[in-house]
Amino acid sequence: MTTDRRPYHHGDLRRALLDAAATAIVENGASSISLRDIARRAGVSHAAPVHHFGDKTGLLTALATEGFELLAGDLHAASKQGGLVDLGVCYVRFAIEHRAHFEVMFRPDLYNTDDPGLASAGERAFTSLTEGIGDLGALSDSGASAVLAAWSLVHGFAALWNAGILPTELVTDPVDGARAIAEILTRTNDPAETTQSTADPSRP
Amino acid sequence: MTTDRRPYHHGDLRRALLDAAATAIVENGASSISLRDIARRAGVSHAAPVHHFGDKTGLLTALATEGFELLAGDLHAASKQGGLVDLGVCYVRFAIEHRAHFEVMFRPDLYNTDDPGLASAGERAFTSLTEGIGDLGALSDSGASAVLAAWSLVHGFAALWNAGILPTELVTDPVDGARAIAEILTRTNDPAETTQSTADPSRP
DNA sequence: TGTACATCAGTGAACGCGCGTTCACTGATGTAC
DNA sequence: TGTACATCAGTGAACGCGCGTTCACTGATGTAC
Repeated sequence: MTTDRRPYHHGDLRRALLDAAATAIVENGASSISLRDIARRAGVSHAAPVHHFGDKTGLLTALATEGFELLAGDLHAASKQGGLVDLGVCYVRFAIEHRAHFEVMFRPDLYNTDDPGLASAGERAFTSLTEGIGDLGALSDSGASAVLAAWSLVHGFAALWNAGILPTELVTDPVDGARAIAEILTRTNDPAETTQSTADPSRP
Repeated sequence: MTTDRRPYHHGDLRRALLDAAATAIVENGASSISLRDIARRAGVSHAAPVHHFGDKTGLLTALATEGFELLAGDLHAASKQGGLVDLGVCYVRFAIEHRAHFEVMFRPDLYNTDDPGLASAGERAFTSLTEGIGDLGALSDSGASAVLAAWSLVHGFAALWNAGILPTELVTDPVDGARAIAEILTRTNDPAETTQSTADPSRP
């Protein structure tokens, strides 16, 4: 009989709160979340989150940190396995699949920039991105501008897509769209890299 | 003596409220504004904004509409006077100079998408952008992808810059940065368009 | 194996605050005659 | 030029609400002996 009762201790409330926060952010936007709502979603008293994150900023800092870690890992893997186009597609895919993380990561006014864990995760993600572009570097231009162009391209696409701005005349499938624009950018600089991508030979 | 007293009627409170909102958004972000704070900034009672905008969504809808109108005008002018690079620089310049408008415009969850004035202003801006890219079209690719690439590029750059994400190793002056990446994109497809821009002959 | 105790995780009542919205109002402006 | 009246713009008091934060607490877990 006592078995089915919700235990006093949650088990992994920290994880559950982060997940609940991500869901809430996808539904209502990052800046309209409240700790009370997140606690409610996790089925826990409204004061419980304080125990794990201190305050709302703490929670968002944790979420952003997790996001940068995930992104760093994904980008690193993509740069090992594919070409520059695949790296760009990976960035966009991350933004779509981890929409809440992505939103928070790029709104530094929402979290604590001084947090050491966050800073190092952020640097790791940045390094994965720049090294990936550099190593695969089909871009003829000088380093900084090439990184800037590639990053801006995929970031802008992801932001516009997630905001729901892009009309269907321009894109239907975001991954196809991302691939198309990444190919335009790489084609500019190295025709050899262009037509086929390393990863997906099934494409027309 | 009576001359120096603040008049009961403001004169152009609607304008003043929009300006106050823009300032508040630049300071605190678009989603943490409150009508009461905006009224306070405009030096007016907290119930006054209701008279002009109905509610917070109404005010943000008005701000977004104004933003789309301004952007449409700027882009149209730029596409008449300069090349594709100048069009991109114009977009970025708009985002920086009208930071609050830009932020709101691309967060459709904040305003009323059904508003007819907003919709038509949005379409005008979109048309200015796509026609500009099409007319100047140095991009060899099929229409949709070219528009998508150009838009994503400048939008991503603007978003990253405004969020304060870009490290100084990558960019110092945003207009220079925008010009550099726009040139990378155009160089890909039409070498003739590339090196010199129509507008600024003083560049090295 | 058993007991005592420290530590940790989560509770629920209480607080004060700023917010959006409503309301009857008042001051100013413009227009008809 | 003067008066009456309708309309408009802004006021300020009042309401109820959800929020973040604090607090003394209690239930569960782990460890020392």
